[in-house]
Amino acid sequence: MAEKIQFFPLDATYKVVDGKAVINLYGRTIDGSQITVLDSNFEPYFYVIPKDSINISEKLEKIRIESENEPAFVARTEAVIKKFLGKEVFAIKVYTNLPSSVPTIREVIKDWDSVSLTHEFDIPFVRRYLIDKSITPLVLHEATGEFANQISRCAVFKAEEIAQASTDTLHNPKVLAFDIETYSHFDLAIDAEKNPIIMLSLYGDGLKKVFVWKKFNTGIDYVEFVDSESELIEKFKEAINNYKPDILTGYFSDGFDLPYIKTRADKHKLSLDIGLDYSELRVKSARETTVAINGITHLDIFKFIKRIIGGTLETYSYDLNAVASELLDEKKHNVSLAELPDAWDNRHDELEKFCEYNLNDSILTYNLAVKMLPTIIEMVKIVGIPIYDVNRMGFSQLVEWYIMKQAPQFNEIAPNKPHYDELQQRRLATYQGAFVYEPKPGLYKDIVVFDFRSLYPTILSSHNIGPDTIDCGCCGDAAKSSPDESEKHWFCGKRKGFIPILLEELITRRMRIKEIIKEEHDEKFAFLDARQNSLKLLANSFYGYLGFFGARWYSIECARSITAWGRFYIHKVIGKAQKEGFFVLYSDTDSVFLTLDGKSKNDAEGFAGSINAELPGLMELEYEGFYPAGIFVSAKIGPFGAKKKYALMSELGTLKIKGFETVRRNWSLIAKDVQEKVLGIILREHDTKKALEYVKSVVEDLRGKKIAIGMVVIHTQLQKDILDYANKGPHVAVAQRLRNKGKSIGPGSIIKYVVTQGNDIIRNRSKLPEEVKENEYDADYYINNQVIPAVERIFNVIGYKKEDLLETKEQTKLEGFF
DNA sequence: GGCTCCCGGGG
DNA sequence: GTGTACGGGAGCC
Repeated sequence: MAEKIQFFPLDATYKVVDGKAVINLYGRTIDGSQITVLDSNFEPYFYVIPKDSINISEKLEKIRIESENEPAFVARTEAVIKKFLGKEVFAIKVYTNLPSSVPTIREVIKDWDSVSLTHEFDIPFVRRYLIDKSITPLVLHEATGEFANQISRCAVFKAEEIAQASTDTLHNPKVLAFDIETYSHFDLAIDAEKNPIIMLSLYGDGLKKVFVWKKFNTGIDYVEFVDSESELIEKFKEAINNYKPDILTGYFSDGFDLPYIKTRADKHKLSLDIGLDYSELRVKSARETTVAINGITHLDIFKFIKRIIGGTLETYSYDLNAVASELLDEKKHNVSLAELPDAWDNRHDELEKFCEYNLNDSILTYNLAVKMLPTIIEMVKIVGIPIYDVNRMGFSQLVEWYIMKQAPQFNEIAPNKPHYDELQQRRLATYQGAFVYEPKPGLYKDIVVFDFRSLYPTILSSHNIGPDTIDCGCCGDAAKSSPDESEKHWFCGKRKGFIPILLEELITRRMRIKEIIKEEHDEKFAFLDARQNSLKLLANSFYGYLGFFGARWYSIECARSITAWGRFYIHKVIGKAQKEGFFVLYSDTDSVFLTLDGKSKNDAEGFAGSINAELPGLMELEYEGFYPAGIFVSAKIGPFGAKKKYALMSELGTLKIKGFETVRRNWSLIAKDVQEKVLGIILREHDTKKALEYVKSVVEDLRGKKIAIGMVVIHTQLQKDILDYANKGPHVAVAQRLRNKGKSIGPGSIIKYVVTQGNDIIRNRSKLPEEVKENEYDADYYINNQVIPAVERIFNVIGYKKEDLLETKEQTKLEGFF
């Protein structure tokens, strides 16, 4: 008797059982328990396009490749008519015995004389399954079949059929956040081989816990003492098993916490078999380490925030404190982790505050995950890929998989990824980007900002730009050609391309949602807003995708045409603004900054209306805002302002700062400090004299050796062994001397050094901070290579040159020099 | 000017 | 695992 269950799939893997691939869908049932749904009704396949449309099915069906493991063979073939970039093609769908046979067999036949092309041979089996079966993760599905007896941490259901049951979505998955503290000396590399985990915190709905394996007096009830590191790891496993999270989340847990726990578990010969199928946590080390658990979605919330919403944040840095401050208005506890090893060894009464700190990090991580979840969930639903993968994808991949998911509806075969030679060629291809009207550096009043709503997406859609519509056979080059003489391309005027169709769907879906949001401000707001934001992020990435060298649907001609149209429209706005008597201050890509010059805000809004009356399709110029004052920062050299470097002050007095570079740890404190203070003085107080005097005073203090040594120390990490360096930079030379002194210096050590006076190259003048007396540092180096570069661009804006910053206070600036 | 190296996040 | 990984700045040669 067949049974039915309803469940929300979260993630999937596949396993080979008796020579056949079985999909394991992990999820949560409608009544809230974890479940694994098995589906063995899906076969691996890929496409072969034979030369001259000759049917080579018989020959293909005979392929059988023996190996030590299972043989690879063709199970069957099917002749199909598909489309490739809009054109019909005859193809053979080749089904294989196993997923792993697909690349094996493709490798054999790709060079056959009778084979023209092979396609879709590199699509992970699980993704192929989700696409072909139209299964969208997190959406309610109904499975028909029966429960199976199988070793597992949850019920296992063997499905004969799976279909979407409704549009219900798992909006509140069970989230568990965790964080570890390790024993580690701050001057040495983090070393999982050597140093134990000393505490581990967990935070979730109804769970609040810190495990620690040294005892101290405390009244905190969430602290639980254990006897050893291995017991701590056991407790971690047990807690996960009891809590049964859908999502296990950490901050940089792909790169730190989970690999660390894995290394320590290996040391203690403990298995981390926390998968729902008792499988071990899997650490995959490529360029970027990732960690996966079968049945539990590992969410590294840092990665998502940095990759997907980073661009919309103000913060320079993505450390937990900065990100939590901006997104949650919460902070990390202010404790000095450098003191943790000593507290651990000698001062147990101080461990309590570190436990609180440890728990707080889990709380922040949990709150960030919950805050991001609506966006993540919407992205998952739009793209059709599980949370785990969406978490680790960049924009181009999100776009690509969104197109991949939709391609079957258009009967399109996906183009292959470019291979090495092609990739090299594509990397070399350049094209003209956006138009930038460079601002004259300086301070301005009464600034009005307009921008095109989603400029590139609306151009792509309004002009029907895509790899299947470009230079079509049916239209001449007159109707829809690019406005730029250098780009002689046209786009079909009769048939809508499938990429414009897909993009238009995203744009119109977003517009509908924005309309709904305007009307009803209820509890649905958060997820509707997340949804429109996800749609926007994805839509905005299509243009970049077409020009991205790794893309399957790469078309640099399309990308070029889009920017050409972009330049055309922005020029139109600038020209018209000038004609109507506005002063055009600055323009970049899709925005125009005007100053009122006696005109009113109303005049400005009327201006936008007249532009909009002439725009095609979905295109629209929007009024972005009014700013009583603003400052534009200059480029390093030359009379014009730097692109994308400015600060505006709103009517409320808040600052909007764009384009100032991140200051990194291999800068001295004095450089970071001066940059921050100068920005503060100029942007908040608009007092350029004061800023100049401030820098001069710092320069003078450096010359007079009044700046403490601590402020001029530069930190650089050794990446490999000293002997392996071909080029010995300053930090390598210092590391060598440290080693000669008998210190244990290796990859990961942070080398601190101070550049001292002299005429030699820098590395020969770099010394340990403790070797240097207060007056020995090279003031000129710190002035010219640290402090000045940090603020030079800011001062160029307001008419000061590097030399002005270097002038001593006694010298006076030449009046009327310009 | 080209090549090499380091940054990020985590402790 | 039917995939794959970045981009910018500084110092040396």
